[in-house]
Amino acid sequence: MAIKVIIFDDKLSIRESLELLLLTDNRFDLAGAFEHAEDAAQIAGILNPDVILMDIDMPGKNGIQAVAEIHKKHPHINIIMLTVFEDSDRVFQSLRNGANGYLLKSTEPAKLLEALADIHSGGAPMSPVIARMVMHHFQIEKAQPATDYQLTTREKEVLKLLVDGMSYKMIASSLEIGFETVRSHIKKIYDKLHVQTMTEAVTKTLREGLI
Amino acid sequence: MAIKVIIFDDKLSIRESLELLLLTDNRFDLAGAFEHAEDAAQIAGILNPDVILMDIDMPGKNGIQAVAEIHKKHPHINIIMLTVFEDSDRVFQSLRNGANGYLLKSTEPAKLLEALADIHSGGAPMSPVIARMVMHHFQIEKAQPATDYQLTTREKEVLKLLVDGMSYKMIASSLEIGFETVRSHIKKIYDKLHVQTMTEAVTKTLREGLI
DNA sequence: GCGCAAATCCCCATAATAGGGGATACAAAT
DNA sequence: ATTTGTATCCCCTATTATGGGGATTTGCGC
Repeated sequence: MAIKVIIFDDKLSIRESLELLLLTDNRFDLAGAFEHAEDAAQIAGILNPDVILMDIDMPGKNGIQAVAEIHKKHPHINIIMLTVFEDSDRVFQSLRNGANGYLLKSTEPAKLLEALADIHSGGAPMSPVIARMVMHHFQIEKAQPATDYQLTTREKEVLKLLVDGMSYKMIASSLEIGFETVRSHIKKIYDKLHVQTMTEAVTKTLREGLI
Repeated sequence: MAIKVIIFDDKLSIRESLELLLLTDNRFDLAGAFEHAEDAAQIAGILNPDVILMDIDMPGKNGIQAVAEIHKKHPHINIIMLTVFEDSDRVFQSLRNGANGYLLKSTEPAKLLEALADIHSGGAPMSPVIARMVMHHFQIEKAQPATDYQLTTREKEVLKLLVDGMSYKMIASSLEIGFETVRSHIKKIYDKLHVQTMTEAVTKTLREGLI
């Protein structure tokens, strides 16, 4: 069965070339092409396409907002963003809003068709440049080396329970050790983390990902 | 100039077919193919390739560890991971360790060659399935809609200072209000967040990004 | 065998937090 | 005009946390 596609792009030339491209390939069924995204969510509801090609930059309601609305109301519809820019903020914003793929307009026609097929079968086509941006972001987010405070295993256990909101008494019975032992551990933890209170310890632990 | 490639894969058949593939395309120059990654970082240093194709699953030192070492010592070398599995943990671990691309072994030869070219020109080739995984993770990380506990502005101010490790007394003098007022605010905050202690409040705040 | 770190427990004293009640003032909304 | 929400303050009591000491056992490395 053909994959049903609709297009949102303000430039007639782009719409026409995409239309032509899709009409010449019988794997796809072009259900409509629109010059603005004002009623995109409603249109998506009526036409119920498999995939939407959405220009990121349009006068009036831009593609990023449109994605958010469509995705919210029709989460099963796959959305591929099209852009001429490699502006990372907008890429991330779109992806966060629920876009499934991201292609540069310079993408060759053949690859674009491939992307449409990919997305329909559960993939997430991205131009390699875009993928690099996403991944780079991903690496930054996860790879902070985390200063080592030399906590012992037991101290880490105690700290974990503390972060989980337990009192000394609860920690003691949870670890099946005495109340005073918990106190000792926590004193050492505070010492090593250079803090004086529970909340400081908790904040430091969570912010620096110590556990 | 040809793109210099080296291969790490324990299976002879894979090595041979990759070798064959690269030898028949003059855009690439195969500088070596190895069956284990024990000395991968050292080999990478000597041969200084543009791109490394690394099997993720090898006896002895696995590809994930090898990536970390290579990336650390030779950050300019691009690394593409190859796998038969779509195991998200290992994908993320590899990417975090510095891999630049991720392809399934089922990738067609033509696309694999394309990926090698892409990565060399600054892209990040990923099989669409992998891209979807990465993106999905990305969405989860960023797009939690943050349950709204209806905290007032003042309550948020108090909570922020609490999270920063301040005592009631310090918060009071910092906001230039009375100690008992701080207490009142905090009582309401605990009520709204459904917690009973400072640490629970702090943890909830930080984990759910309330401030 | 000795030192050393880790884990366990103890006491004393002070400070801080939690939960239960209030009360007043002021502005915005109905 | 009355309710509603926010911000401000007060009291009493109980529980919890902090800081300063100190002690014992166990296992590991030299």
